[in-house]
Amino acid sequence: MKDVQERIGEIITILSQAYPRSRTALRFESPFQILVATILSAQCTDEKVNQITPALFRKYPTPSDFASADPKVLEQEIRPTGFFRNKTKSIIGASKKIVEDFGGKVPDNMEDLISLPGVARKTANIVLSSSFKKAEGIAVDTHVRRLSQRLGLSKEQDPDKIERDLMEIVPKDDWLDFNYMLVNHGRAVCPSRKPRCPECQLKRLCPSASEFYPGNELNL
DNA sequence: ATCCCGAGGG
DNA sequence: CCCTCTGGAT
Repeated sequence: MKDVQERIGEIITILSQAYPRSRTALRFESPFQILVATILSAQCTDEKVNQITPALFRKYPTPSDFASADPKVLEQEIRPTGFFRNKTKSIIGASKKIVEDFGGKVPDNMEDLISLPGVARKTANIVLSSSFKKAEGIAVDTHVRRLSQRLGLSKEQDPDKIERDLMEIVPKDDWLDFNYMLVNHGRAVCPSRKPRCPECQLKRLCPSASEFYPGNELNL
């Protein structure tokens, strides 16, 4: 198997053709909406988030509306997404800080974004890339973590360490799309449980393909 | 390391 | 029943 630097270019070329420049599956119409939707998406499918956000954003159009929301009511409104107590605290807390410290506007930089309660680098990276078209890092979620490990791009477990490894390997021009490409490939052919290596366009470049489907080690 | 938490798949 | 879904705070 070639080393990481030799494989990463081919991996990005293949994936960028397989999943031509779409973005997150989350529905949103503003930086604030993608922030809330991303908080809701923790340990939950995007589809489930999309089912509740239209009504939510109609009822709470601005950060001030969420800041003054009744926590008990909001908890019930976001209940289907799971972790509803934590997510309610995060949404109301982040909204208050946006109103009080950032003039009602979602910050457009990493440092200010991760100062919001319930917002760490993953969520901040999603907001920056999908709303501001900026990439200060690479969003590492469950899909990026799983595929990075399977593809041998990182041996780390901690998302922040994986992100550091990826930032060394992935050309900066591709940072913005890298999360999207791996998420979609994860959903399409490389899910957590039963990766479908035989139909995977990356099997020739993937150290784990032979692990799941013995025989692929001949395809180097 | 553990907790938060619902919903769907196998 | 166990695992997983675009995590983050303690």
